[in-house]
Amino acid sequence: MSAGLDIFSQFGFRGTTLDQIADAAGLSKPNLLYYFPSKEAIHTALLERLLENWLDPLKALNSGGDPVQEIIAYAHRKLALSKDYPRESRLFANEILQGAPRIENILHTDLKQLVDEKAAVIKGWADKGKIAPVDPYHLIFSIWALTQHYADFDVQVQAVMPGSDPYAGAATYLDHVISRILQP
Amino acid sequence: MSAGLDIFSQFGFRGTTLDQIADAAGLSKPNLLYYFPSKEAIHTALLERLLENWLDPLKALNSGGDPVQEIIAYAHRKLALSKDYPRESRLFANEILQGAPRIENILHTDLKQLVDEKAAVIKGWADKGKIAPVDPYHLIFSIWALTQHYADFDVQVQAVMPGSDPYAGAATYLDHVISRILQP
DNA sequence: TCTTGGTTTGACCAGATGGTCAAAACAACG
DNA sequence: CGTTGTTTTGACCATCTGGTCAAACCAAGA
Repeated sequence: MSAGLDIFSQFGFRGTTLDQIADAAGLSKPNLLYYFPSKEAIHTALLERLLENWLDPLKALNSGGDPVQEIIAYAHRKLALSKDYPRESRLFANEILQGAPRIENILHTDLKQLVDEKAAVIKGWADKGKIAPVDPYHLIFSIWALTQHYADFDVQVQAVMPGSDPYAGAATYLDHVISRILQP
Repeated sequence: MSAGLDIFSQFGFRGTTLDQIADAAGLSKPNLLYYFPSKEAIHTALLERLLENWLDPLKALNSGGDPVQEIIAYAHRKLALSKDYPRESRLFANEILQGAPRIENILHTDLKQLVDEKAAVIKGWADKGKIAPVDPYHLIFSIWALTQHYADFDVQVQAVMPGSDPYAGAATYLDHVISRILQP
């Protein structure tokens, strides 16, 4: 699974070969296919495992908590996901870039439903004047973008800031950004 | 070129076949190879054309202008690029995801140099108190992330906000975000 | 009409790729 | 040691893929 994640997250489904995965896993190709019935099965298994936790950070956004703190905490959970599971983030990015053929239905059902729900919560906070009146959908997009960028575009970030761990600075910056955005 | 852009931006270099490009272009494979010497040549040509304009929005950031206006204008130029050239954005994203093997040197030279230069300009503005004291590198990253997200993750955005054109809302939101971030 | 230059294509090739299969290797247990 | 169930592999196959080539096609000028 880890070997598959390495390769799929880099080259996407079509750009990945079973030989690559088998090599990375230290197995022969037939041996790899002894554990997984097909290339597609490996990919599906990885995507399913990813999706199990992918939406958790947003699910945990609590409508009863302090609005600004809740949203900042959400962004931090998402940033931690990028830091600790960058390959999973890139696997997801690859899938989206390719038109999300294998998770399109989940995007339109589970994801949309969850985002609608949390967007309503955020809109409630805005209407009550607890946070600035921002579009909740674009707010959520911006948190996705700001956090996943460090995993998905890691090569570029490393090229611009060589040697340093960007996540420390990213966390500080993220605090600044979100508290500023939301200040009523 | 357009057909190649369509396919490469979706599937990446390794995931793209000459037959796909030829089909999309309405040519036979040998005919395609009459105009381009190889698959690699098509990809290289596309990347080179992309890179010609990719850094222009940042280059145009003027150290003599009004700081907040300059940065907002930069973000808008970048958002316009996402809106008008989403396939190019995805081609770039694919290349970065795959480890940027073909443009690594450009990232480490041209891109890094340009970002360093503009980061210094932004830091100058911050030091003079014209904008809030933010990390200029993460500021630039955040503009990249916020704008490219709408092109690269278009499928996801469409799934969450079906039918609507996200770019209008994105522009408004971007104004809000950046002016808030930078307010001294 | 004939020629000439550019364009298009069917047939083909070598190597890669996803996947199969039977046989071999191995570990565990009586 | 012999048996049994699991794991591993070499050999193989059909299809795909990047790329070649000679032949055919076609437009335009002499």
